Amino acid sequence: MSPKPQPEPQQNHLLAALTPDVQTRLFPYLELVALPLRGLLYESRRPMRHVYFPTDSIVSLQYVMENGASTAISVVGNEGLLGITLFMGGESTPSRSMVQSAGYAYRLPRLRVKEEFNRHGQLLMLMLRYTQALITQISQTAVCNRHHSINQQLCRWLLLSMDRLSHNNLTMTQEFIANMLGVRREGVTQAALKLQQLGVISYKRGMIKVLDRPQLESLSCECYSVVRKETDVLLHYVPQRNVIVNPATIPTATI
Amino acid sequence: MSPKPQPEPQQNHLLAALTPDVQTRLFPYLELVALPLRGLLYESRRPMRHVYFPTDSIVSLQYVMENGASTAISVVGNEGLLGITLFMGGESTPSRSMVQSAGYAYRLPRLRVKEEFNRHGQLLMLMLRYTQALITQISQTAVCNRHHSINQQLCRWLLLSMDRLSHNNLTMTQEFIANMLGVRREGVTQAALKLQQLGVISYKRGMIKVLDRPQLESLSCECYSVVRKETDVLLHYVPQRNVIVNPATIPTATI
DNA sequence: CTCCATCGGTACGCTACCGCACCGAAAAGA
DNA sequence: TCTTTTCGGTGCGGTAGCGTACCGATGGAG
Repeated sequence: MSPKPQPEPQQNHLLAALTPDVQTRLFPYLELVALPLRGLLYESRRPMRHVYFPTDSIVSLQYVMENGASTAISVVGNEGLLGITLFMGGESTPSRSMVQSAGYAYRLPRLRVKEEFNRHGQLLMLMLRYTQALITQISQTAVCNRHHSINQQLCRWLLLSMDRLSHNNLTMTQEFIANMLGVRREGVTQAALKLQQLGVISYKRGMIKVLDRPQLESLSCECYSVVRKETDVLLHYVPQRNVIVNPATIPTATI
Repeated sequence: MSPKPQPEPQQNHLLAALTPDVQTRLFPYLELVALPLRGLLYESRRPMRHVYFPTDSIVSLQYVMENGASTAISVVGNEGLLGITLFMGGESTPSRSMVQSAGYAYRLPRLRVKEEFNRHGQLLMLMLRYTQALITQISQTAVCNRHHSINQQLCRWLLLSMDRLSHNNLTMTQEFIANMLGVRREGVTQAALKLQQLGVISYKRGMIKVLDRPQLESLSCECYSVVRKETDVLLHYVPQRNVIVNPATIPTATI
């Protein structure tokens, strides 16, 4: 086997957008960590210790209700960061962060973030713009939950996830998607079957392959494109392609 | 009639939390404006010119879909401000802001906000903490839209609105509430009828009187208390009581 | 005082989604 | 290899909320 590339901090678009001087100051403090599928970066109402910058992983913000049911309120990949609360002034949030697609992330200790924040420089502005994009995504999730069918929401979800990956293969069971959307597993089964019959995706025991992305977009509700456009404007973010994933002897992130 | 008091900037909790030196610097630039019922402070994707600090008015952030249906994603009263985008780095948002309860607000021109923002002082920190609280509210709206009945959501909505008023009388038609919740008017009628039969509220042509707030809280879903607690922690916000509303010869806010 | 728009209450069929239960195929473990 | 677990597909009754249509009461405008 040929050696696989290490994840670079620059795979994260926020880190990449920093000017060299800020990078040289900041990067020495970055720690590369592996994010295992379904791992928790933050638990509800627990103090956060780091800010995470995903390179090739996807993490979902989700709220777990008293009765155990859950709903994802947003998705974060290499376009963003986790732990905005730390620079917004809080210590924790009512929601938790679960790894939705395994991969890597660089993390920065809380103190280091606050220090950099107090310089009121580039990183601060970037983080705030990203926060604004995140607000848009959460808002649109609220709208979508109210008005759109499971079918449409599944499309939106697949698209949001795909934008944060370098390939067309999503690894998630229907049960998992159901938990994210906050619907029944059977509901996802039905929706996924329709998409398969239309030749848009193929589903095989936790492996989804997207075959026809344009059609997937046309089947989705407006919510996807609203979020996408707003993110573009705020962050000049264009989803990546062809980034290689790699295994390595890298510590695994825990809460 | 005895003369009625002018709205004071301090009725807005964010403005009130500023130290005297910041207040003396900032308050001269505040402009008092009247917010008429159903007035629009911002329209979707239009540039914003001011940041608004409500004193006794309530404004809703809502998203209007392509087909015209709408959903409110949050409520803002004297605990907060409108126009967070302006200091987060954007110029506009996909959502609009509609006055849900007439009253007054102080507003600050965009430039003045950015100037104060660049001082990186108290106002910045306050605004960021408030933004964090707002994110919580939007997130919880997403959860609520997914999992809870119209009944529960109506309770949540009434409570959120009440917290931002000084009295028990809400002026909103069922049609209006339906637009805010993103449901049918008839759905609100049914839910409101139940609440009336339980003696929790009385409804009379657009006038709601809350008769039994404790019961209203127990009929609401957890979403209300989650938002409330989080707001308390972040802003030490305790809803006001007994603030007097006043009429005056004050300019009306337009977009 | 009369008229008319607004507001809220009612009825009915429909559909999307839920809860539950069951089942076979595929993968993982022993 | 055999067993166990995981995953996704199916069926069925129940129901919350939708779209539509209608209608009486209220209160403001003239």
